[in-house]
Amino acid sequence: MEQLGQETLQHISQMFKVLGDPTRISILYLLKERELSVGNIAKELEMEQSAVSHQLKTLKNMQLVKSRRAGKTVYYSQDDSHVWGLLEQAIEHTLHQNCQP
Amino acid sequence: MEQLGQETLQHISQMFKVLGDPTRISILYLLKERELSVGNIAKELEMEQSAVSHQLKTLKNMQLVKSRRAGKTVYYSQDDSHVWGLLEQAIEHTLHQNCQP
DNA sequence: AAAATGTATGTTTATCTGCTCATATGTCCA
DNA sequence: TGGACATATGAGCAGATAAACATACATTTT
Repeated sequence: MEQLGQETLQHISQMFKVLGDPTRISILYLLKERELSVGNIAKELEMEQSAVSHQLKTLKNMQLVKSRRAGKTVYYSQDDSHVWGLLEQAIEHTLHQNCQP
Repeated sequence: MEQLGQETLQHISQMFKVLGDPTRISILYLLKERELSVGNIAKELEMEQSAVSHQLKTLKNMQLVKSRRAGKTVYYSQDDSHVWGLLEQAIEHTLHQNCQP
């Protein structure tokens, strides 16, 4: 791994910061296999539509999700398969932690 | 990847949250190869000793670093090699992003 | 024991975050 | 066009956070 530049550092920490929220991880998780409308995401997470919309905007800014409009409905889906490497690694990390005495 | 439990979700997002700060990433980066005293970390990062100590506490709570006292000096070092997978993956992710038009 | 050195901790402050509420925008249909 | 539905956006608030500052604690040295 090369020397950590200031820009890289900012970008990395920003990425982790976006992932550092249960709601956003849940949304990414929901969108792992399928696309979902904003309303359906809100229903699944039992959250306000507005709150979900705000978080989707954050995720879209980081290019982790993309959207597609079909009539009144907007469908969101995953836009970055790489991020799943991070998530899966974090999940494994967590599970391994739990095994320790 | 199995279903995401509430505890796992909390733990994962907490881990990402801890990594979601430039200062903490810098500290982890400094401790990648060698151990360093609190004062030396502060000097390297040009930060207050107090600020560094607070962040080290956070990192220690997540068991990402460990400490060893030698006289008046406390040396910190990496305590979780797994986290480097996450960091390296995030770095690669960032670098790949930059290549896109 | 007292001073000096290195670290930890408590408090305060400014800033950031995530949510809710209200409202605007966009789309379809009668 | 007007109303209904789906989503987006802006304002405001409560809670979280990172750093600065002052000070307490721990260790060595004199």
